[in-house]
Amino acid sequence: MTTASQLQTAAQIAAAPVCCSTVGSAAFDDGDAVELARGFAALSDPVRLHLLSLIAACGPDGACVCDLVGPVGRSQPTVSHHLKVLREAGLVSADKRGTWAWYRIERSTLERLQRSLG
Amino acid sequence: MTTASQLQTAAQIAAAPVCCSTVGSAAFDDGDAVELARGFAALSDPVRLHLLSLIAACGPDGACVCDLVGPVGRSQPTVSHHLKVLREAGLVSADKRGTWAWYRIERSTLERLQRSLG
DNA sequence: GCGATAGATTGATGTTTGTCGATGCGGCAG
DNA sequence: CTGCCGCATCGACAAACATCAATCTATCGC
Repeated sequence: MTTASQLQTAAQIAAAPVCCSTVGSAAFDDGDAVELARGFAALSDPVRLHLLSLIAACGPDGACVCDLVGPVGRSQPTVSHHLKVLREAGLVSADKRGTWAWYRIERSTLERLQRSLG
Repeated sequence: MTTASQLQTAAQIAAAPVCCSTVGSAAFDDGDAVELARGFAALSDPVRLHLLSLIAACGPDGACVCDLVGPVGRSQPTVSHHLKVLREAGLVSADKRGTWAWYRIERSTLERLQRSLG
């Protein structure tokens, strides 16, 4: 392939820079990109954002699943599925207390994604 | 549906809080959730993160498409498609100078997404 | 043990998404 | 005008995804 960088002459560089010549210097490697993309994919659904918001609104103690199904307006299996996605992305963590499952925000993962947008 | 909140007694509340009773108070409404989800969806692909990183690395002048196709290792139509997704999400903006198309980061959109993760 | 309940898993289905080859369009050089 | 080059669009296809009904597992109260 022929890049515009290779075509530019010294005169063109002086007059008007044609193309960025320092290509290929990404801020992170491919593995990091895949990892970050996985995190953002978990945030790419309105239902999951709603769930995160509800869980976060319940403070550090977290929220019980039975109180999440109603507000998001989806079936219980669908909510369970979305919570699993959030769990596997490391955005929330769950523990069972007796019959109920409690979810709470995993702050560090959220902050890592936040930092990557700088 | 019966929520655990409705089942808890005063004694249970005192001993161990069972469920978060303040349900339904999300930090943003459904419309915002859809909008944010759209933004994160644009960030949910490694190729697009790579493109953003490359464009950002070229400074405020932005990057020429011909210098992006090589580094990301995808066909030109595929890169064009991803750039369109980023454009429609407001994460980048494009302008054509002669034969070439130049893309640059749209900082404000990125910052809005960043703030929403707080 | 038994029935009821909370939540996860499975299976099926319609939709969305990533990818590429082929094609279209506009600008530049000769 | 003509041919080439950079980029966008189109058409097709496979993979991934969101959703729900049905089912399964584990826990609680009786």
